[in-house]
Amino acid sequence: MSSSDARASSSNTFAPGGPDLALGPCAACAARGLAFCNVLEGEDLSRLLQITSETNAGAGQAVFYEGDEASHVYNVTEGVVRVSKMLPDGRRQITGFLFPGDFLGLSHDDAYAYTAEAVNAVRLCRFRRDRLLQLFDELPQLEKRLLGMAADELAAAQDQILLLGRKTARERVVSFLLGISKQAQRRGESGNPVGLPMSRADIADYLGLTIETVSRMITKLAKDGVIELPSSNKVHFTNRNALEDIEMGEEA
Amino acid sequence: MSSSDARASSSNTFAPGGPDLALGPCAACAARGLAFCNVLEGEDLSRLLQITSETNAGAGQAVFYEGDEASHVYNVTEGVVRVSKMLPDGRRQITGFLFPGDFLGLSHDDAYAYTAEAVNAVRLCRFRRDRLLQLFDELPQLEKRLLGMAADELAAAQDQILLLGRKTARERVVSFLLGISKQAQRRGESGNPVGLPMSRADIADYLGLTIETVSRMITKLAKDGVIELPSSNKVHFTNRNALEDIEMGEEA
DNA sequence: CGTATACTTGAATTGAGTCAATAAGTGTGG
DNA sequence: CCACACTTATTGACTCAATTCAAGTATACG
Repeated sequence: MSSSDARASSSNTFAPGGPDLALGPCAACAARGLAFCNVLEGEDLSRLLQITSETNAGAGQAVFYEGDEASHVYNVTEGVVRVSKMLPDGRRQITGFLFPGDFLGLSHDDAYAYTAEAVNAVRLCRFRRDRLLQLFDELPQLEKRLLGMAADELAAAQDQILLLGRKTARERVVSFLLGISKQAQRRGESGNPVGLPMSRADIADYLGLTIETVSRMITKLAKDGVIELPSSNKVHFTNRNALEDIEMGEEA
Repeated sequence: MSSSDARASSSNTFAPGGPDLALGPCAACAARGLAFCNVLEGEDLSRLLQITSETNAGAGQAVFYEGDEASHVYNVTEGVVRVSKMLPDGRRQITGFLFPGDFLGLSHDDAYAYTAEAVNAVRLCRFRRDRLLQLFDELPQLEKRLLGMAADELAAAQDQILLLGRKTARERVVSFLLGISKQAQRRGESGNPVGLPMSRADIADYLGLTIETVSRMITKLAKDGVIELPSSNKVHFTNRNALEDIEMGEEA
């Protein structure tokens, strides 16, 4: 493999000066409003911070690999993470892109069932899994929140299953572009135009297609006048209604 | 639609005679060992039973439809349920088959995001969603168990995403057959031979294929000598190792 | 026992993949 | 600032796995 397979490196535990100062790192966190920790405040939050450390990963670096001991749970605070699984012969499927506020690694298993890699520069909060599970007993609202987020993820996974099982290449690409836009809106951006931080290869492996097909479909959508491409990694929606029709197979 | 779209009908609340008698219906439940309620005993279980009722659904009947108000959570105790989503033009994707011990309906949303229908005669325990969520505060082990099961479901969904995104028709069918067998083993059956309670159409819509392709692949596997077909809805595995190789694209 | 339903099989079609070449960025060092 | 190498994206021609269309054959059912 290339240099891109190095692990996420730097990591240091927060050392809160005391209960009141503890919110420190979170006060400045852009993902705070979206993340599971947003149900906690004051003393409770500082409780969580005691088992929290921070990690960074550069573009292409792995946060962890499929099969690694599932010792930590992570929370994305900056950047985009891709989660993928591989078949022995190298075929890759990206099961999701994670944005600020999303968590990963809450496996029920001893080992991670998937690989997590940074798409661009990524910052994450890291929690020891066993300690976090213990903390649920003291902070039940945390567990409730995580169950809610797991339910949301399950719903998203089922949408992706519908996409992969039954949608055409064109519909898949449109669903993806609209999804990226909605995610940007959740983060407080306009969502139009929207940047595509990931490569065509990543998009292809997420949509169960090839790079060439993704490229062709994007080009075709631009020719059809429903999007514009200021650059290859930026999309401007010129007819969102038409796109929403295409997404569900209700093209004119 | 045909007569098969009638809703699940009969439903009656358990009326436990008292704390000790309350285990009554659960004592006889074949799914008890696998279901989320298995973390409860005695007084705690009787607490859950107070908000529990029972429902039946005949083959083809719906338990609920996508878009219905998500008022209840269910637990399959007997039979097989298929969970599906549809595109406006009628394309259908089955996102999962649920067996005794599996739960459904734990949506975070107001409405169910999918339709649930009985594949064969089905029996379910039914819980009012709001009451169940309340109960989590008193019975935290219940919530913990459900979070664990949600994590398992999420892992299964990701396996299905890999299957739909990257596996060939042959690999999909083999994965499906092995999965059905493993599920039968979890229920205490031998898993070989194993019955296929669902139709070819259901299998096709689960695997993102057509009926014809599923049929051809099953026939081919039999011709290749890795399975036998005592009947069209029963499979005997004659070379499980070969099947496990095929599943992961490592065919000889 | 006939009719509907489910499943299988065959032939032709097609949407997406593969292979191959070109073009457009991106970054590096002179 | 440009020239070069390298990576990423696009475009074209051809192929193929799975679908579609079309019979045919079991199987279940009233």
